[in-house]
Amino acid sequence: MIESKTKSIPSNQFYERNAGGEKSDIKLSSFIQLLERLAQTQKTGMKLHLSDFQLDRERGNYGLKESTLAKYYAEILLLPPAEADRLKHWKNPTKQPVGSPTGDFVGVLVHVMRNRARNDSKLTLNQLNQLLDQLARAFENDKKKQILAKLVQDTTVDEQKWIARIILKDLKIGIGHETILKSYHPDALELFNATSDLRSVFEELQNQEDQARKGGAQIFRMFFPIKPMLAGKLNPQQIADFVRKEGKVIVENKYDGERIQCHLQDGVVKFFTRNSNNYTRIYGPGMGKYIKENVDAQAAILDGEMVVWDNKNNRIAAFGQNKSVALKEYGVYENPPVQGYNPYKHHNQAQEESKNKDQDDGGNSHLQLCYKVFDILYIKGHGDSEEINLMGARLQDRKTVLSRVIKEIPNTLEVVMGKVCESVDQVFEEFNQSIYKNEEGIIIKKCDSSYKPNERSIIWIKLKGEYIDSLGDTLDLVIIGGYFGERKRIGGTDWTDHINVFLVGVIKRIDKSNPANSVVYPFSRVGTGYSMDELQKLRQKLKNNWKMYDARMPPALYGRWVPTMSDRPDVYISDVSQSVVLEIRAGELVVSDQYPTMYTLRFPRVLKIRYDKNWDEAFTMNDLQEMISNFQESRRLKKKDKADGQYQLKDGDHEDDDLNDEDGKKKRRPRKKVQEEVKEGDPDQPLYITHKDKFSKVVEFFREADVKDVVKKSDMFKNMEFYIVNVNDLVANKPYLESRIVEHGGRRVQNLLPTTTHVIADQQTSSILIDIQLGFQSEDLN
DNA sequence: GCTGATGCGTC
DNA sequence: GTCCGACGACGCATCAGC
DNA sequence: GTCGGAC
Repeated sequence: MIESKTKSIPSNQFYERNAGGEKSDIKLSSFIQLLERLAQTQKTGMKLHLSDFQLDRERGNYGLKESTLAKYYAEILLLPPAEADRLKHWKNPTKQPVGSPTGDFVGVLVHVMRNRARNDSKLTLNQLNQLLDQLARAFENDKKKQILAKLVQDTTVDEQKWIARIILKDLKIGIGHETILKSYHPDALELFNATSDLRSVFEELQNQEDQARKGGAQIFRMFFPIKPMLAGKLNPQQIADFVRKEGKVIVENKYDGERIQCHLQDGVVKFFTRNSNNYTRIYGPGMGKYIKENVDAQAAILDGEMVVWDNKNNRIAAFGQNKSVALKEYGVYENPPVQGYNPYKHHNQAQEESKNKDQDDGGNSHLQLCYKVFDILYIKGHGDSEEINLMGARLQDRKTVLSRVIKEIPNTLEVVMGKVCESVDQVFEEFNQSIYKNEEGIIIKKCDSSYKPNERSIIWIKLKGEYIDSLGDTLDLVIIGGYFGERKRIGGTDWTDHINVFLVGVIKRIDKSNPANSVVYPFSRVGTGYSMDELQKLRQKLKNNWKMYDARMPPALYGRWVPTMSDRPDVYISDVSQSVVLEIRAGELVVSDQYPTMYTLRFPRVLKIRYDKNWDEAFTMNDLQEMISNFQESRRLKKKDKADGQYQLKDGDHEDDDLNDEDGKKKRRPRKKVQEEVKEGDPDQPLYITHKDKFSKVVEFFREADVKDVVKKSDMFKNMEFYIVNVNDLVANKPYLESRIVEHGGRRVQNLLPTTTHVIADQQTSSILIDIQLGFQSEDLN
C-alpha cells in the first residue's frame, strides 16, 4: 500500500515522457489531485494499492482489457452503436470523429463519456479500493459489469480516466515502478528486488531512517522470489575486449527455456518465474521431489533454466513445451488452477488424448522436465550449520558450492558449471560449438562477480547466433497488410498514419499480367526495428495502397486464410505490385497454425526497408520450402512427416484443399493436432548436419586476422574504417583483406557502424547498395 | 460439450 | 547506461454462445 | 523475447 506518502513525492518529479511534447506533470498532478480529493472526503486518510502501479500481485488480475471494457462501458452507458464502435475500435481512426483522440483507449473513453458522467465526485478512495478489490475477485463477468457500473455512476470523467487506467494497469505517465520506488525511499528498490514484495517495502521502510541494507549484506527472505540477475548484450568485438581485460571468464550454454528460481526450506519447495510469479503449481508436482531428495541442504535458493528433455531424440526439446509437459504428467486433477475448478471434464479428456497419442506414437510421454541449475544464492546445511548468503560471493565459489550441494540426475536435475575460458579464442570456440549444436548461444560471466538482483549489466553477457549478421536468418518479405497501433507511434493526421504494424507474406503465386490474381500467404507480423522516421517514410510510400479489411470479403491476395480475431488486419494492400519489401531478421522459424504457411517467425524485427526490391523478388513458398528442408534435422524446427506428406509445402491446388473444406471455410484443426502431426526427427539420422553450413560461417566470421605482426607500410587508409561483408574466399579472404587494411593504416570493424567509411564486398548486392545509399562508400578491391 | 474470443503468462 | 513503452510468437485457462 | 526513443 502507498499511504499518504504519495503526497510526499514531489509531483514535479513526474512527467509524461514524449507525450507529444506537452510537459508533463499535468497528467500525474491531476491524478494526485484526484487522490487528494478522494482523501479529503475520506477522513481515515488515503490508501492506495500499489497494484495500481502494475506492481503488486496481492490484488491479482482484473481480467479486463480494452475489448471487454469497451463492451461493458457500451452496455452500462447505453451507448448508441456508433459510440460503442468507437470504444471497440479504439485504435481505428476511421471510427473516430475527425480530430478526436485515437490509439489510446482511455482517451477515446473520456471523449465518449464527456457528456455522460456526473459532475461531482461521490466515491471515496476507500470505496474505490474496495470496489477494485471486488472487481479483481469477481469471477462471473456479470458481477464485474455490476462493479464497473457502480464505478461509472459514482465518478466524474476525470476520475473515470484514472480508474480505467488503473484497471488496464497502464497509467501512461512514463514512470515505471523503479522510478516510483526510488522516489519513495533510497532503499526501496533494493528491498523490492530482494523480495519482489511491496508489502515488505512499505512495512519496513516507513521512515527515511529505516534501512533495508544491514551491514552491507544482500537481503532476501525465504519464499520471496529475488529478482533474477540478467545478461546484457555486447557485440563480438566488445566481448573480445571484455574477455581480454578479464583474462578469465565462465561460459555457459544459453538454454532456451524458462528462468526458474527455486526455494527450498525444511522440505518445502517453491518455484518462481523471472517475473516473480509463483509457479509451484506447475513445477512443484514434477520437480519438487527431486529438489528435496537431491539438494543436500536444509535450505537453499537456486537459480536456473527449466527446459524439456526429449528422451526419444536425446536432446533438449523445442521451446514452449514446459507447461504442457509439467501439467500432462501430473494432470489438472491433482493440480487445479483455481478453486472450484471442475477437473473431470479436462482430466478425462486429457487421459483420452494421451492414450490416443501414445497409440500413434505422437504423444509427449518421452518428454520430461529438466532443471538446469546454474547458480545458488543461499545455502544452509543440515542441523545447526551456518547459513550463508552467497549473493556476495564470487561466481566461481558459488559454482563450487553448487556442485557439492546438488546430486545430479541426468536430464532431470543438472548443475551447469560452465567452462572457464582464458582466451578470446576459447570463448568463441564455445560459441561455435553452441551454434554447431544448434543451440541458442552462450552466456559469458565474470568469474569473480557477485549476484546482483535485477541487474542487466555486462557482468553477464549474452551472445546469440541471431545477433551475428552472417548467422542470423533474414528474409525479404513483402508487405500485404497493416494494423493500427497505439498513440505513441502515430505519425501524422492522415488515417494511414496510424498504421504502425505490418503483415508480411510469402509469395504463393505471381501473376505478372494480372497482379490481382497473385497470392501472397500471410506469414508474420512485424512492428519493431524501424525508427519512427523510417516508419513515416514507409507510410508515405504506401499511403494510397491501403484498403479497409472486411472479414466478409477478404482480399484474394491472402488465398483462403481465415485469421482469428486478433490476427485480422485492419487494412490490406490493394496493389501488391506496388508494395514494399521488408528485410526481416528472426530468431527462428517455428511451426504455426495461425498462418497458411504453417510456419511463422519468432522474434521478428525489421532490419531494412528494401525500397530497392520489387515485390516479386521477395521470399516465396519455394524459398520457405527450401529453408525448411535445410533445417529439417535441426532441433529448432521439427521435421515433417514425409510419409503422409501433410506438411510438405508443395505447389498445387490440393494444398488448399488440405486447409479448407468445400465451403471454403477453414477446416477445424485443433492446435495440439498440428503439433502432433509434425513428427520428430528420425533418431537414426545424425543430428545437426545441415548446420555445418552455419558452422563454417561462424568460423569464418570469427577468423579475425591476427594483425599483431603486420608491418605498417603506408597511411593510405588513414582515418578510414572498413567493414568487410560477404567476401568470397575465391576473391580474397577476410583475414587477408584485414591485414592489408591495417598494413596501410586503416581500421577494420566487424559490424557496420556510423563511423564506417568503407564497405568491402565481392558483389554489389542490394543490401550493400542500401548501405551505400545511407551514406557509405564502396570500393572495388579486385 | 465444443468452439472461438479473450486474458495472462512465458520467451 | 538506464528506463520505458510498443511491438512479435506461443500455450494454458476461462467463459460466452451455440 | 527485440527494438527505438528520451533522458
